[in-house]
Amino acid sequence: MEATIKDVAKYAGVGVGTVSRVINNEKAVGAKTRAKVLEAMKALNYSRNNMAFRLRKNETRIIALLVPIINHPFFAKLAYYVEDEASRFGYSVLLVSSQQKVDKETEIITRIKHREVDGAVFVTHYMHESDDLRGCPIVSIDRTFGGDIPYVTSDNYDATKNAIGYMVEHGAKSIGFIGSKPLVASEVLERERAYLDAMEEYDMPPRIVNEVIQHGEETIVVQDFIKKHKDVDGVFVSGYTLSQVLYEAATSLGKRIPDDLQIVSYDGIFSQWGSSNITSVEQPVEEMARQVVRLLIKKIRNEETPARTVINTKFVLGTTTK
Amino acid sequence: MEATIKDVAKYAGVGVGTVSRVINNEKAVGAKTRAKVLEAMKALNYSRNNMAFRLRKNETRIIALLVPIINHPFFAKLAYYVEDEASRFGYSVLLVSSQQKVDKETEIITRIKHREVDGAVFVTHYMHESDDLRGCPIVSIDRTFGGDIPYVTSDNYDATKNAIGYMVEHGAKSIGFIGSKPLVASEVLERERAYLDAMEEYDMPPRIVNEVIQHGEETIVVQDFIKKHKDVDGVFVSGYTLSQVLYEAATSLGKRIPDDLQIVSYDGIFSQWGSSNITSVEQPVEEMARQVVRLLIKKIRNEETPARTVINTKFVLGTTTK
DNA sequence: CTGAAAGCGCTTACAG
DNA sequence: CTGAAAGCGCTTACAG
Repeated sequence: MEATIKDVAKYAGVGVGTVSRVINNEKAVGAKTRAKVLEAMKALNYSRNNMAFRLRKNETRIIALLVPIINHPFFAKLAYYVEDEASRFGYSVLLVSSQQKVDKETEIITRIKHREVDGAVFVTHYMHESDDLRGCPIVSIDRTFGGDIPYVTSDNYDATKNAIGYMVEHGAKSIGFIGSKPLVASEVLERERAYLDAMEEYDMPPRIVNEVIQHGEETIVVQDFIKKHKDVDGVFVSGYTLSQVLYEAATSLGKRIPDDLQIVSYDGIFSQWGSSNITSVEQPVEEMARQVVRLLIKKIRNEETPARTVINTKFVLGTTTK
Repeated sequence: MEATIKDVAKYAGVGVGTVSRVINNEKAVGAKTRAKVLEAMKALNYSRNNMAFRLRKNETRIIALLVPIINHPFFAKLAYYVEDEASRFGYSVLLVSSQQKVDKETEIITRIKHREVDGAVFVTHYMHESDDLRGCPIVSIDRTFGGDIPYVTSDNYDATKNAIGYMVEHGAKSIGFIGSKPLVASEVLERERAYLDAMEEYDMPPRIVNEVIQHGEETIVVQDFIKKHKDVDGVFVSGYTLSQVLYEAATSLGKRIPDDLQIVSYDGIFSQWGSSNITSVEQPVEEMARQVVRLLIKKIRNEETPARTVINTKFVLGTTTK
């Protein structure tokens, strides 16, 4: 049906090699021959079959983006910039939402081995380290996989300390920490560590909930926390969703924010409409995305890559701190 | 480097055809032979090169999803379900944000012709109809492309009328319409038509703004509208963003909602905080996504598809109506 | 049940 | 500058 390079060659009365050369714009083709070929291509409405091209080149020019769920502001934003950066390098992005299923996460590795994609950006919360990962062109966000997988992360420790310092300067006497414990080794753990260190420095007793919080139980957990620790007048929340929950729960329990309770959240970027913005440690999603793509492409090309890339956050004042 | 089917054949002492047969789980292979081959595959850590496989089969098993911008709740949700549905049929999803650039939109057509993807889901706001589209496996959302491109849409006309009826029943005496005019033929235009028809039926004078609203000018346009039409006590807004803007603008101009002004929005699904939810006509994104994927796969397989698929919306009460 | 061969649509040394 | 040929890694009639 579709015209192939052979058809074009025949039509133009030249060899297929020659056709290939003009398709790829190689200089070493005579002007007359080139013209004939171009005319044939037009006449036959030829367009190159890139499946064959890719096979020959042994590269798919596709990278996979693995996120827990695309339908979440952070990951959607990440996806946006990943795609933008990738396309600058001539790569396309295959989107995979793991939907919190481990097998969807590990599936990507298979797809790399099967040469369906050249590499992958990993945002995984479930998968374990695995030998299968070795040698795979993968770059991760926030997580270290032990092996030779580079990752980019934000300055979790410093940013957390800084945020807590801010609340202290603005009158907080007892500061709590609310987070959902990651299931796997992750830089996110640094937030807890920073909190505990800060409590020691300020000589405050830690009030912390950092267990694995099931989806749907956020409100219960947070309410319990508030009721249990009546002295708390400042909370550092590790994560966007929980900070929303805390805000709601505290308000409904009669706390005035920020007068009775200050809140700082890691990732608060998504308040769209000016209403009440949570003071937050903002991860520069765009920069993280671009970095991660550039690292991945280096990996694919077998170039050197730093094992760990840290991107600085910004502290953004909202209405939940004094 | 990587083991090929040839290596496996040699290792197992059989022909490549036989290896291919066991890879593809064909029955017509002797038990002993099969065992030998499987052993060889394991020993060599073989995994099939799907670039070659796809070329042979002449299908990529990839569909492209083209959205104006992935970093938007509606499209992110769409992407989520598109990916989910596609994967049920063994297809992967290539993500493309057009970023409001026409050439990124038309680029997809090239990619189909170049056999990089088997087909595409189109959510386009800019591209023109084009002969290049003919015969391409494409399914569109909300837009008709004239030719043989099927599309899915929601019941724009009925839902709009219904929403206006609701406001009238609840005391609205003068109803306005705010929307940004689509640049291209789109079912979205039905909302305006429904509004105008309704105004005629209720014998109300139309108060309407339906021009092309530039990004960034929403607030100005909306404020002008409010100031100009002081009698308006109900507004139907065609689109999520504008309804937020209207809410903010009206509030800041001293209107009480819903007492002084009722608002109904097409697409209001994204109010996260429970605080003030806009009454809205909710598009069942999940169903639209699944339908669009199923239609596309039929198209790819050259099966019959209906030209137009309409999905019913739900009217969801929020706090912006009486 | 199994192997040898042709072919999917390209690219790329190799000669000339 | 150009053509004939080999090859990328598979699948699939075709014989046997």
